[in-house]
Amino acid sequence: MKIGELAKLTGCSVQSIRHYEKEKLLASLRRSDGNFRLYDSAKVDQLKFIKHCRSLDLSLAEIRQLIELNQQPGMGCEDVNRMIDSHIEQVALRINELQDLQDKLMALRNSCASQSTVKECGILQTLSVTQK
Amino acid sequence: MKIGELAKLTGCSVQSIRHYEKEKLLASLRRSDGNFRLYDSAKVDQLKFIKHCRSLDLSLAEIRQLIELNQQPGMGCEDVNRMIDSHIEQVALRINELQDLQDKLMALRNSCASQSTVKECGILQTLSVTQK
DNA sequence: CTTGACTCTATAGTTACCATAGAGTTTAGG
DNA sequence: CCTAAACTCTATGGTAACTATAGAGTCAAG
Ligand SMILES: [Zn+2]
Ligand SMILES: [Zn+2]
Ligand SMILES: [Zn+2]
Ligand SMILES: [Zn+2]
Repeated sequence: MKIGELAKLTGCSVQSIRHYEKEKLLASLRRSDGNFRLYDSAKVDQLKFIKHCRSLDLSLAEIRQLIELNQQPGMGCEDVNRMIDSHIEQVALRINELQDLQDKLMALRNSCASQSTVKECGILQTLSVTQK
Repeated sequence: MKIGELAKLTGCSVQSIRHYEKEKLLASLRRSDGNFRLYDSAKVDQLKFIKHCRSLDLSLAEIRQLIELNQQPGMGCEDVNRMIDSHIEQVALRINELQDLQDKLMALRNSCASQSTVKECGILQTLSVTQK
């Protein structure tokens, strides 16, 4: 199958697939006479794997690592676990950061009485005050 | 004062300051004979304003908009309020996304019994299964 | 045999910077 | 006075994971 069909079957864009190839995540089997990429059904599964990983926000570098690990079935999977644990930690950190940000934004928002002028806007005044 | 001193007083990097200038957020008053940027103390406050906004994750485009608004003291401040409201909404959305992601990552992590091999790793198996 | 749909490569853009190169400027010490 | 260190200048490339073009070539149907 050609790249367009692979894209349709997986819900990826054609450009993404070419991008994954450039990043060594998904090679096409071979090229047609006219230099079109050709794929088989195994590639559909591989691309779905990549897509699944991306939906969990794993980076392309990490996905590449998982693919490489997958090719060494006998090895222990501690690296996999470590990667996921590390991600969980990063996400938790980010959630906390955003929660702090949210609190600050709410406080800022409350400093403006609606229907004010720019000159008297509590938000702009607050933003002008040096933080602790 | 020269750019290095401004950087120290505000905690910004020299490159950031030059970047803000390129983005029309903070102009230097004038240049020295040797073409060095020169600033006065008002610029310290302006840069602190920018930094404060950045700490709230406002984009440079939005900060530019706030600076422009600030120069029209008589206008109503609805645009300011709208911008902050919109930000609060975006952040809330992002927190929800990350929370979903966190749940998925935790479930994924639980699918691996530690001390497993790559071949039997529940995480890799789960990732290989097509999502609903 | 032409037309439209598809594909190819290469390049620029996104965001807010950081890092570097190579050159010029300023300042303090010897 | 001169030199070396510290500072500054512009321009460029890199970051992440793509998206969106441009311009050219390929393929299938009518
Ligand atoms: Zn990661
Ligand atoms: Zn207001
Ligand atoms: Zn915004
Ligand atoms: Zn495992």
